[in-house]
Amino acid sequence: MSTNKELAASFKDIASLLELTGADKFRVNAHARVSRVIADLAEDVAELGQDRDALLALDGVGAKAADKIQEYLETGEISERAELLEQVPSGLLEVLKIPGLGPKTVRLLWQEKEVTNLDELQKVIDDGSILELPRMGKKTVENMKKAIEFARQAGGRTPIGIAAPIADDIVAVLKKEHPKAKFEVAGSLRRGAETIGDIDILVAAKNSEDVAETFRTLPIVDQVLAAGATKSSVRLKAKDSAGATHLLQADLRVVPAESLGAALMYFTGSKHHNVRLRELALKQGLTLNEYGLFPDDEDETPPQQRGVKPVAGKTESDVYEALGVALVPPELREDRGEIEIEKKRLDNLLKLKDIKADLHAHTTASDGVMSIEQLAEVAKARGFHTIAVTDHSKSQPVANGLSPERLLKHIEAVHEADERVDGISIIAGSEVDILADGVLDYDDELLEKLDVVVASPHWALTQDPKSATTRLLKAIEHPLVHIIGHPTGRLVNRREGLSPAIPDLIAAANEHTTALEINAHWMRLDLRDVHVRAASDAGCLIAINCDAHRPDDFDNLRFGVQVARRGWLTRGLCVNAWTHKKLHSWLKSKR
DNA sequence: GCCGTTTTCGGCCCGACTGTTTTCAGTCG
Repeated sequence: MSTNKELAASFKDIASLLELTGADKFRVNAHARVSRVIADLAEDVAELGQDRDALLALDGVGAKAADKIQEYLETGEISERAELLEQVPSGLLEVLKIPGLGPKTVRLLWQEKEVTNLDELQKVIDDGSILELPRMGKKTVENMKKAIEFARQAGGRTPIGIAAPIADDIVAVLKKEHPKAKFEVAGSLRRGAETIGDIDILVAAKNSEDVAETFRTLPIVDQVLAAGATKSSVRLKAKDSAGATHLLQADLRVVPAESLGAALMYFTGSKHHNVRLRELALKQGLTLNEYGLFPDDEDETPPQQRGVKPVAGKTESDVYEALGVALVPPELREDRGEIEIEKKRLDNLLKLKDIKADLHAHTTASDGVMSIEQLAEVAKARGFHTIAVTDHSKSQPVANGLSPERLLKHIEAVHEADERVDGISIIAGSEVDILADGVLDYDDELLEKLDVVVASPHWALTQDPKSATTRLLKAIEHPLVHIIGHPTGRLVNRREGLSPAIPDLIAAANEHTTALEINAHWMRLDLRDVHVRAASDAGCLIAINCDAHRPDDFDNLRFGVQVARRGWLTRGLCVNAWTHKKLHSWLKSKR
C-alpha cells in the first residue's frame, strides 16, 4: 500500500476509535478530514512531510495533525492510534462499518455485551441476549442480521462501470411506467466517482407514491430497507452484462418540482461540497437545505415548513448564482477547492463531445475482436477523426503480442486500410511494454516506423516506488514515445499497481511533451482523478483512450472523461480533443 | 482538532427515516 493510503487509513482509524471512546465529534471530524486530505494528495506524503510548512498549508491540517504525520513518517506508526487500540478492540472497527450500526450502538454493544468483533456480534444476535440492550427490539436486530449478511457478501463499493448500467436500467423502467415524472441520477454516479456506494435516483412527480411503489417492487429488489413518504431505500441483487451478480443499495427520493435544483445538489453531494456551500450560505445570512436556499433566521422549524419563500431552488444554477459562485459541474464537487475555481478553467473544462480521436486500441492481430477496418468503422461512427491501432508488443505472449516481423506487416496493413477507408485517419502504432527496468519492448529502429507509440507497464507492478519512478521516467523521456498508457497499472478495487512519484512524472512529461493516459476502462481509470488534477494544474498533456478490444469498449469513454473533469482537465491539454491538424503535428514532432 | 474580510475563542450543515418511544435517539447521506 502506498504511504498516502496507509496514512489516510491511520487517520481514519483514529477518527473511528475516538468515536468509539465517545470523544468530541468535532475532534473525530477533524481526523476524518485529515484522512481525506491525505487520500486526495497526488504527491507522496513522505516527500511532502519533509516540509512542515507544506503540511500546515493543507486545508484541515493543523499543528497536531502535522506532528502525527511526521511521527508516522519517522516511526511507521502514530502513537495516538496505538494507544487508542489498547483501549478499544480493533475488531470494533469492522463492526462500525456495518450500515445501521453507528458509534453509539457499537459502544453499547462493547461495554454492555463485551462484543469486540463481528463474530461476537453474531453470537449475541443468535442467542438473543442483544435484546436486553435499551432501544434494541426485534426489528432492529432483524435489520442488523441482514446488514451483516449484506456486508459480508457485497464487499465494499461497486465500480462505476457496473453501477452505471444498472442505474440506467432502473431509470428506463421507471420512465416507462411513469412517463410524466422527471428522473435524475444523483450521488457519486453523477459525480463520476470510480466506485459507487449506492445508486441515488431523484424523481419529481405528482403521483410520487406510485413511482416509489414501482421502485420498491422492481424485480431486482432483494429487500426494502425504508419506505417513507419521500425516501425509499432498497437492496438490489442485479446481474451485469457478463452475468455476474452484484449486491448494492439504491435510494429513490421524491421531491417537489419547485425544489428539484436544491434537491439535486443535496443528493449529488459530495457531502463535503454541500457542507462548504452551506457554510458559504450562512456567511451571507442564508441557509441551504434540500428544499432551497432560504433567508436564515432564529426559528427552529425548517423554513420550508413555515411557508418561507426560498431565494432559489428550482434549478442548480439558480442556487449557485444566488450564492454568488459559478455553477460547479457534478464531477468537481469533492471539496477540492472547486468553489473558487477560475472561470476560464471552468469554461474550458473538457466535455465528452470534445473527444475526436482515440489513440489506444487493439485488433485481432493481438487480443482484440475487431479487424482494422471494423475498428475504424466503429471509431468513425463515434465521430472521431483519428483512430490508432496499437496492438500489444512481443513480451505479451498471453495477449498474442506482435513479433517485430509481424509488427512490420501489421504497419503495412494499417496504412493500406487507411488508404481504403474514407472519413477517418487510421494510424499505425503499438502498445509497447515498458519492461521492469524502463527499457521498451521494441528497438528504436522499429519504434521510429510507428505513427504513435503508447508505452505501458504490464508486469512487475509490485515494484517499489523508486524503481517504478525510474522505470516510467525512462519511458516518458524516450524521444519516440507519445503516450504513457495506464501509468500505474492499478485495477479499481483489485490491484494497487505502481506508486511512482507523480509530480516527477508530470514534470518530465511536460519537458518532453509526452502525454499521460487516462485509460477510460472502468476497471482501470488510470491515471486517477487526483493525479489528473496535479497534471492539469501543471499544464501536462493528457490522453484519454478506451483501450478498446471490442466495439462497446468505446462506451467507457464517458467514465474516462468524467475522471478528466474530476481532475479539472481543460480541452486544450487533452490530445484527443485536438483538431486533426494539431494532433498529427504533435505525433510527427516525435519522428 | 481546526479555523478566522465580524472571531486567536467559540464556534463547527441539515433534514429524513426507523424503531423504539410517550417525545426522541441514532444513523445516514
